[in-house]
Amino acid sequence: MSANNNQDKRLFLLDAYALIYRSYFAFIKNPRYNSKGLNTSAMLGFTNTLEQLLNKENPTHLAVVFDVHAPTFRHEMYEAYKATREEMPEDLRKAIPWVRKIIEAYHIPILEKEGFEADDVIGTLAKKAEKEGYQTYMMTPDKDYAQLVSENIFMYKPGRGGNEVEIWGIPEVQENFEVQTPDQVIDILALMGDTADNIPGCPGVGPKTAMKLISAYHSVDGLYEHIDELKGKQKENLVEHEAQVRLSRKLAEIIQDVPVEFDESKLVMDEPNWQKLQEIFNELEFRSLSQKLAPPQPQVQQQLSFEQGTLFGEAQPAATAPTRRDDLAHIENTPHEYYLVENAMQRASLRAELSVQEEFCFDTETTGLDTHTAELVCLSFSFRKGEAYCVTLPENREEALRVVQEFRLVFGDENIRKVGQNIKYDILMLKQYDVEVNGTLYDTMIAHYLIQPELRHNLDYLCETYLGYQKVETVSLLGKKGKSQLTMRQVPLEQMKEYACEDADLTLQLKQVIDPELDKTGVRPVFEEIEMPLIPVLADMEATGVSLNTRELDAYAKVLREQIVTLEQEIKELAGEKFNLSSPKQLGPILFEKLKIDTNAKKTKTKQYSTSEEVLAKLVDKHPIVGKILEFRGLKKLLSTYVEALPQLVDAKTGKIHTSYNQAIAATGRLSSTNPNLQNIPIRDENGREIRKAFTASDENHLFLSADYSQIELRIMAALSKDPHMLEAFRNNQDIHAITASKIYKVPLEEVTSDMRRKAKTANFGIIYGISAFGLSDRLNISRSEAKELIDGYFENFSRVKQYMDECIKVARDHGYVETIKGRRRYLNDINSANAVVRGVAERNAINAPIQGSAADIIKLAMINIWNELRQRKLQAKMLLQVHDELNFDVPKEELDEVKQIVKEQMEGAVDIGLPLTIEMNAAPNWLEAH
DNA sequence: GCGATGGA
DNA sequence: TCCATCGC
Repeated sequence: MSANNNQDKRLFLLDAYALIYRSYFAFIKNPRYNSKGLNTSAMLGFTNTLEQLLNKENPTHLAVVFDVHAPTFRHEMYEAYKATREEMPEDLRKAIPWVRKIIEAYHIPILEKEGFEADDVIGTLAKKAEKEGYQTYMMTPDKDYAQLVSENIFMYKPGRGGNEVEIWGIPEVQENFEVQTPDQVIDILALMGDTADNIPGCPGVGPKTAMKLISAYHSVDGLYEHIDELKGKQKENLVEHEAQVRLSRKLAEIIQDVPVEFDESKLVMDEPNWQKLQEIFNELEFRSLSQKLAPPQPQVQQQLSFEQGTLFGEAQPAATAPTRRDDLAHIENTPHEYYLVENAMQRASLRAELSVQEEFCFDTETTGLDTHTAELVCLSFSFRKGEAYCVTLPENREEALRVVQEFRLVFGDENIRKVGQNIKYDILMLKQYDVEVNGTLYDTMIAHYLIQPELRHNLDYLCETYLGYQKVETVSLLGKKGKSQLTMRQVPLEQMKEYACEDADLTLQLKQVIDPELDKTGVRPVFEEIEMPLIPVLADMEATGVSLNTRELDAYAKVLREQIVTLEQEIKELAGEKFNLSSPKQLGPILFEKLKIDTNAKKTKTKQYSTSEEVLAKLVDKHPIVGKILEFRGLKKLLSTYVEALPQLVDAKTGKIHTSYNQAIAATGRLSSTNPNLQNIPIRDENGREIRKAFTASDENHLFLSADYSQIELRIMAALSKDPHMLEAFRNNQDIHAITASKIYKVPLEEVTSDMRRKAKTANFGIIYGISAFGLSDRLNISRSEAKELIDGYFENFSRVKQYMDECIKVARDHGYVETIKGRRRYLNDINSANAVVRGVAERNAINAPIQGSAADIIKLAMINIWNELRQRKLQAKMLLQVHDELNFDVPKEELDEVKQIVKEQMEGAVDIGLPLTIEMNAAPNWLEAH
């Protein structure tokens, strides 16, 4: 719907704060940031709304109205007014001056009046304009404005989530509020109240009742004149709260006599300051809006012929209507040439083209997400913008294999760079079809991970922010997640082609846009020297998999189950009742209310009793049940997460466990492991060790070789801070935790007790993991003052460490980011936050990120070098697992000496940080004995 | 401190 | 969705 436009006096009044709030929260799940870490959601949303208005409605007069932050007459009337409204988020507050700058650049007048709110100003102006013969459109999502609507005054509600704009005239107000005249909206609001504005209304009266009462009695006054006609609770409530209702009516009424002047000459639409706008958009990095400012180019519309439901059966049950943002380009309004490649001849000509490219982008569509069980459905390729090819594959595996094999040469060509989004997945899929991918790799997901580690890196998001383009949504093809979701096989061919080709085309386009950012952010060396060469290494590790002794685990499961049952009985006896002791919700009241183990028990955010390990560990002496619960929990976790789960993840084809490494999750640069997570296999307690034992070498002719860096993070901290005491300790290969204890507690090394060492060790780790004094006291079960003394003692003795930490924070404040030794960046947007807690987190990250991130850089380099060396020497040994500072291998016995030498050399020599990096290494039949 | 997983 | 627990 478009506003009536046979008028030359069409005034639009925008409620600035309401629109800004709405814009900000519209992006709350997927906030936009520019590279400086500024949250630009509000600016982007507001500008888009404004652009749509200008393009669609062509206003003759226009103004934006702001509230002034001073107590208004409503506060004087009712002090709680708007008190429940949460304080404005910091990001949003920072956005306001930007929005003002944008409005000024558009040459749109800003109106505000101290002591009055935007709705009062807008109401007054609308009425004045009406007298001058204007049609006024009040642009706001706030329904309170309905009371102002008249013949010539309309509400203009911006569209939400792809919906059309709604324009409310008198009929719409009558319909939505079930009133006869718009001013009765005030009476409705007076009765039902408004939580956002903290207008109290009458308790027990919601929208439905309010509408019913007003339609019967026409107004609040009318209602109270006939109050005796009502009865029961409703009447009681209304009588009791009459004063409150009448006050509410005053609060809800928008006043129309604000002392503002209606000067139409100042509100006339003007041409924007294009240059200024361009500057602002550049700074905010609004790429698609910037493009719109460029001189308009004729859009070539390409008509696509979809032949849905003809060749491929009926329509698609899962298909969902697309929800599009209308400020973005998409497949239907963007020229493109996407081709199906279905027969041998077409494939041959595609191969010929691919073979002469310097680089091409490819993507695979499959029947699932697990590379070990999924099948390829098609391959798509792109090497020119807007052009892509989709090679369809037969359902029969043998036939499909033959077709995929045809592309073996181009994929294997060392001289062709391969571009992809999460390319490790595609490499693993092709591996299942005996195709190796060689040549330089370029993964757009990882590129973006290095440019903006904290944000999301999925293709949809990247296309929207960098290309101003909205991809075809996966749900519109396959339907929602769940049972009824289709696989790519069931999607009609033409649709699949459009989707698959779009992926390849856009990934290639994305590469062109994102690539310069690698230089701007200085992460190109990490990208080219670490992350890209690591991809084939990880793919190889994932494909190799690790052997698991399932028989041993099954036997252990039985033992565990028996222990658990016994414990469960004992606990229930002690508690005196049956309950589900895996449920903290049920356990809490039993411990703290029935057994009264602790009279002032800690509670969680959601008002439940906290029954966490650390809480219970402190109460272990109070009641025998506590220890048993802890033991029960530990065993149960072990059983469900590992002993029972792992054997089920053994791959039927290979008989091994294949984890999957994610290279673009952890903001510090570490890898993460899923499906299963092999980076958290128990080690510390006795029970857990059985599980490590089940990870074995591939057979009796092989050994499980485990190598881990000793104290790599503390060594890095010593190197980065150049603290003389630390450096000395490491150069002399001394026990760093004991040395730390001896310094902090001012005792000779020989007199350090195990408790002192333990505390010093925790302090060391505290620094590495960036925990606060609060966290340290919690972890060591000591008071906060003792924790603070510990930390103070630490800094006194390792003053360069303290100095280094302060420097990290300063660097973060000055530049907005910190770096690892290899130039991997982490941005710390909150480093200047006014909120001390938020700022504290950022400060600890500023210290921790260079240390943890550098360790990640180092082990990744070692992995690449070892992998290359093993390959070059044509050794059979295989790298199996990475656990942050540890590498594990499956080594044929006869290769052991050679492999050990390679591993030691490459791990210790990965980089020179100015002090020795040492490793510990061991070979055994299984992981437990090797570690 | 982060990341992954299982259970209610 | 939250809570608890494993690893580094």
